[in-house]
Amino acid sequence: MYEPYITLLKEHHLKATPQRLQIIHYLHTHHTHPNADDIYTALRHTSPSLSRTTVYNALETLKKENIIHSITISAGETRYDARIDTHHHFLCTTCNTISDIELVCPNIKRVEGGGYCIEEVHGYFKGICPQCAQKQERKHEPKDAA
Amino acid sequence: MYEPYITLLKEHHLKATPQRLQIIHYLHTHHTHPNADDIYTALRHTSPSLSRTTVYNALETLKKENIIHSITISAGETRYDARIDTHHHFLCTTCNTISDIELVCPNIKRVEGGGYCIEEVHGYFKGICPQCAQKQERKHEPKDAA
DNA sequence: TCCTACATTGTAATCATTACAAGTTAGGAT
DNA sequence: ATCCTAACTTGTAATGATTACAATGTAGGA
Ligand SMILES: [Mn+2]
Ligand SMILES: [Mn+2]
Ligand SMILES: [Zn+2]
Ligand SMILES: [Zn+2]
Repeated sequence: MYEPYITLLKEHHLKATPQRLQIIHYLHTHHTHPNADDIYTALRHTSPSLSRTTVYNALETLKKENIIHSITISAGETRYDARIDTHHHFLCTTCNTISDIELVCPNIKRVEGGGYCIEEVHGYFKGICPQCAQKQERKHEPKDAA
Repeated sequence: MYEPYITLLKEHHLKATPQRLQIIHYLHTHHTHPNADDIYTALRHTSPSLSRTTVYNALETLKKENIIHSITISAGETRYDARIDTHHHFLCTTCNTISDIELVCPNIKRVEGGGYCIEEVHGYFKGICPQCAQKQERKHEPKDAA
């Protein structure tokens, strides 16, 4: 189950510790863009000896090796993403969920033309996600109530 | 000098205190996207009795009234902007400067088509700004040294 | 199996931000 | 011009995320 992650870590000259494997696996199976504490709290259930510091250390190491990415959208918390290809995000101000938006920024060349050397592209929207928008609509217009 | 800001604050039913006026004025004359402490440190020189808490309070109040915007780009710090129109940013990883990028996101309709209700659009690039890029080039290819 | 460089752990420190309570003031009312 | 009070400022203490550190444990090569 963890084989591909073990290979990945070894390619980067990192030890394949159970903690790191669990963290990578969590990110790959939960596309919720969790923060460090979300991961800590989730893994704690099956690994009670896990330390919060280990989660921070592992995330930092994986980020440095470009195995995962971190995203800064809500102030005061860093969230993590197993996807390392450039893509956009949507933060729902109602349910606090961050979802992926499949977009490619078409302006990169224009910015580079201005003399900027782009290393990372970040785009995100804030607003109300489809699920929350529907719920709100139902509240205000409960026509088709079953 | 502060008249327009006084008017602005009164329109929003806010008291035109010297602290708020200085903070607004600082943001309008320094397009560096400073954080709260930058502003505090700068204004302290002429207003030694200023409190850091006042800076945080004022920024929060102005943000709520949509008189200024806050941006979250570097983890762990909120930076502020007198511009409230939607525009993009560039964070230079060498000199830590955030500069404005004049771009309009052309993908908004596509995202809204997916059922999302967009309230804010944020776009930023990380990399090396033209000034820092030039300095680096000179280091490596010092052909035209005067 | 042994060894040790690399990792994990728990605790203490740090740093940005927020909460709070006491003192001050902007600006409307008189 | 003076009074009054809700709004504001201030200093300090609390909070919450993250980092530093020192002791202990272990992955994985020899
Ligand atoms: Mn993502
Ligand atoms: Mn700006
Ligand atoms: Zn939502
Ligand atoms: Zn620069």
